[in-house]
Amino acid sequence: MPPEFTPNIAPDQPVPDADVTRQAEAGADPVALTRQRLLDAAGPVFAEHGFRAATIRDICAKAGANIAAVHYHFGDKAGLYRAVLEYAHCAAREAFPAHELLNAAIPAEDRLRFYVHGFIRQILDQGRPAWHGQLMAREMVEPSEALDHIVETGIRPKWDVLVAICGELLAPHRDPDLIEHAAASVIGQCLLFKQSSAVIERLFDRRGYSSAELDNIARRISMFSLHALRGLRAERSDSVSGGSV
Amino acid sequence: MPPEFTPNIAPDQPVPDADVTRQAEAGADPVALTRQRLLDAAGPVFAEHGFRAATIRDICAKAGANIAAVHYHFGDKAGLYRAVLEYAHCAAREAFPAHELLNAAIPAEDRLRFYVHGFIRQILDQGRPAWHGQLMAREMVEPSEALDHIVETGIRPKWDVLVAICGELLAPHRDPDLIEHAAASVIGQCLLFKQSSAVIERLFDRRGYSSAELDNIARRISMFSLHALRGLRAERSDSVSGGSV
DNA sequence: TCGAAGCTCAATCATGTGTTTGAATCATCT
DNA sequence: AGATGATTCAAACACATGATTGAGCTTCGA
Repeated sequence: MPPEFTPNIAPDQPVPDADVTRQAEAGADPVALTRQRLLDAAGPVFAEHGFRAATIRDICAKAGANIAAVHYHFGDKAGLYRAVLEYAHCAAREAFPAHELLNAAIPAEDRLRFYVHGFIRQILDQGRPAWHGQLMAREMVEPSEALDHIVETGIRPKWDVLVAICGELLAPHRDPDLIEHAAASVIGQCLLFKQSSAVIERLFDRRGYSSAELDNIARRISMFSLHALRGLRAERSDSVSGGSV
Repeated sequence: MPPEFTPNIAPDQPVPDADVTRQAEAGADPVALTRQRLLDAAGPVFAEHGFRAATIRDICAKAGANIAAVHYHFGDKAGLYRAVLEYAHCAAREAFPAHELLNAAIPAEDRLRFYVHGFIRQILDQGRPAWHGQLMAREMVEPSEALDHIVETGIRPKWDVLVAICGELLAPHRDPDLIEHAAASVIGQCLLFKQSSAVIERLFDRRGYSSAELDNIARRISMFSLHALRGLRAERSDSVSGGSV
């Protein structure tokens, strides 16, 4: 009898046990928890192909599990996806601790640089199990039913941090529309290299992003944005919203 | 016998006859060329769902055509898609004549504003048959086999125009990497509102983009970018590539 | 040892979708 | 009118994929 697969989120195990994860990564152990192997295999597949295009047959093959195991442990494909999102959310929170960027002891300019650098690496770094950010980028262009939950728990916290940083850099301006659009400009510059990577590679005539290129991209975006924020700040703050530029 | 459906591009009719198009838009006319009705119906469907998720049954239903008509006129689904891309390319060239923005008589700042404004409207305007830009945005996040052709004929010409404008605004800097990344920053800001619209709508708590909001978005992006370009230009052009910011 | 519960497996079903077919219909020319 | 080729149509086919089933295996406590 199925173990009453947790319909949405497992309250018992909000973050998977690290030991279990390591055990599953051993791979060869046939007794390794199938559920965990499925989660580890499903993450990259969903991140690469999106929810719809990913097939549970592919995931199960990579996990060395039977197709029926998905139904047994997660109910259905959507249940597996929800579990992966929750898993990714917990893992990403420690990988990119955006909240530390609210520390007022660090200059706001540096905090923006760190933010951009961390964001770029999170969505573009290919090496480590970095499918967390890629899953978020996927959801942005191909929303699933879980989007509302993802936005509130995974995206908005980091968005609020960026808005706060931009707000500091734009002071004494206080227009929320100005600040939020500035934050959107920063994010848009970053996401372009992820969501339109195939076109960018052709226009720039480069394939893939090396670590040095990621640093260069992050530096270019930081410079562009900081110059823009300085220029916007220098505008008369009492002028009509948006100024004349 | 099938009329030797043009395997890739029909050299006989590079741009569909306007009269035929208008006739097809009448809709009720059962004698309207099925081929044209299919093209007109397939454009929005491919633009909305992408090549893979779009179904020819849906397209044929909207076109009032039989499913076999796709095979008869275009060979297969991919052939229909190629024809739609070619059709969109011709139609978009007149909708957004980017080449006019190379006119040196207009200040480069204004040309950048026009570019951003036109680009935003092309990818976000919902009213008119504006699926041309949306198809391009789709191809960026979900490339098909036709991507190489699309980049060279539909995207790179407009990209080169933007790079030229940014190059003027950054003079006397001449570093291609600097200029191209600046152009990428401009495009990234625009595409965010298209490719991540579902997330943006939730973060900004607005649904859909009104005409006034499109103008506001374009204005914000232009201001942000022009300030950034001015700041980058003011940097010492003899300093190491990228400067210290 | 026995049995029950948890878990896995190969096989199968159900559905959506691209493709194909052969007949029926239409248009055009003689 | 008749013939011929072009076009349309309903139906069926082939395949991929998610879901399901019932038998078998493993584990563990009585």
